[in-house]
Amino acid sequence: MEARIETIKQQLQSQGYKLTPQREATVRVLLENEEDHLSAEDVFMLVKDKAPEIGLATVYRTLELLSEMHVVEKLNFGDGVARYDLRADNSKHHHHHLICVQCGSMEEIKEDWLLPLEERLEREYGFAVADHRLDFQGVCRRCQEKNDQPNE
Amino acid sequence: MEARIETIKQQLQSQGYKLTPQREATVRVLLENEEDHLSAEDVFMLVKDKAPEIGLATVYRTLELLSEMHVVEKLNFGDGVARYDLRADNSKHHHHHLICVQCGSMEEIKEDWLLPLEERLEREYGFAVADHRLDFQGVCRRCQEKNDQPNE
DNA sequence: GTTCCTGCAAACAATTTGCATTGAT
DNA sequence: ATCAATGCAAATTGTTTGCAGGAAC
Repeated sequence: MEARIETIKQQLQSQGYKLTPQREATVRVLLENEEDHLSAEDVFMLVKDKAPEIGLATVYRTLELLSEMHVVEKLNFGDGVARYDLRADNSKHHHHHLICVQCGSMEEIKEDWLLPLEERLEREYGFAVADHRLDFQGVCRRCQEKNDQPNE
Repeated sequence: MEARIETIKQQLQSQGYKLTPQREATVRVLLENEEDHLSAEDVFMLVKDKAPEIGLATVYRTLELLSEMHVVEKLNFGDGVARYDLRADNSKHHHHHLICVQCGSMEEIKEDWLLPLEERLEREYGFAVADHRLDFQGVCRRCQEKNDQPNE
């Protein structure tokens, strides 16, 4: 973890930015919650534990900055809140989401199923893919089972 | 076009809703701009030409209603505005987007490349896919060519 | 005469911005 | 002393809601 912070610090410095205490606290929160998709507000509340005087605007500015540097990825699940994901070390963001329209749960698929498609895209459309995003809406297994029961 | 309006009218009526003049004007705007991804504000301005007294809230309510009835699809490209797309007749929304991070252009791919994946999803994850959404970020052909020129 | 639908204005939520202050080099 | 970064509050933007009036069965 310290190593990753160091990497990010250098990435920032190489662009003339500093890793201030507030920024570091924000990055730590993201590292500690790598599995989640935190909203700016979520991050803010978690950062506040470490650095109580931080302002929400700073969190937004930091997330924006990290997003521009491709340290985090800004996601959007259509619920009106932007969510932020730490990127796996300098690689593309290769996972997909299964969003259940019934219970709102979200499952992640870690494999990348799109490489063949991306190759085809470059070939047929001349489009150089940098990243992608694939979400499926539908009904998850649990809700399907619930639906099948002759309602209690 | 009249036929499609008639279909939508019946779809609404079957659920106890009416196709009011405002709603009809909204649907017409969507039909006339089927290729675009209009934001609520966009729709509002276009509808105003036909029905100047319509209120923005009504447009939102109509789009929300149509969205619930699966007449339109609410899309989200991560720019903070919801966009609305008329669904091709009662089918899934089978197209993907190529978003150029350099010039901001967006191209659409009409084919559906995901059917095999969706089958696999149902098999391996027990997830019943109702819809999906696939966007690629990258650099479009035009911008690539521009970049290759030894800058003028 | 209910009930649904509308327009308007106010409310709201997420995000951004202006600005005076602080902190590091 | 400069210049970036911060906290706070105010502003902005996209969207939703409350409510009184209108239209339709």
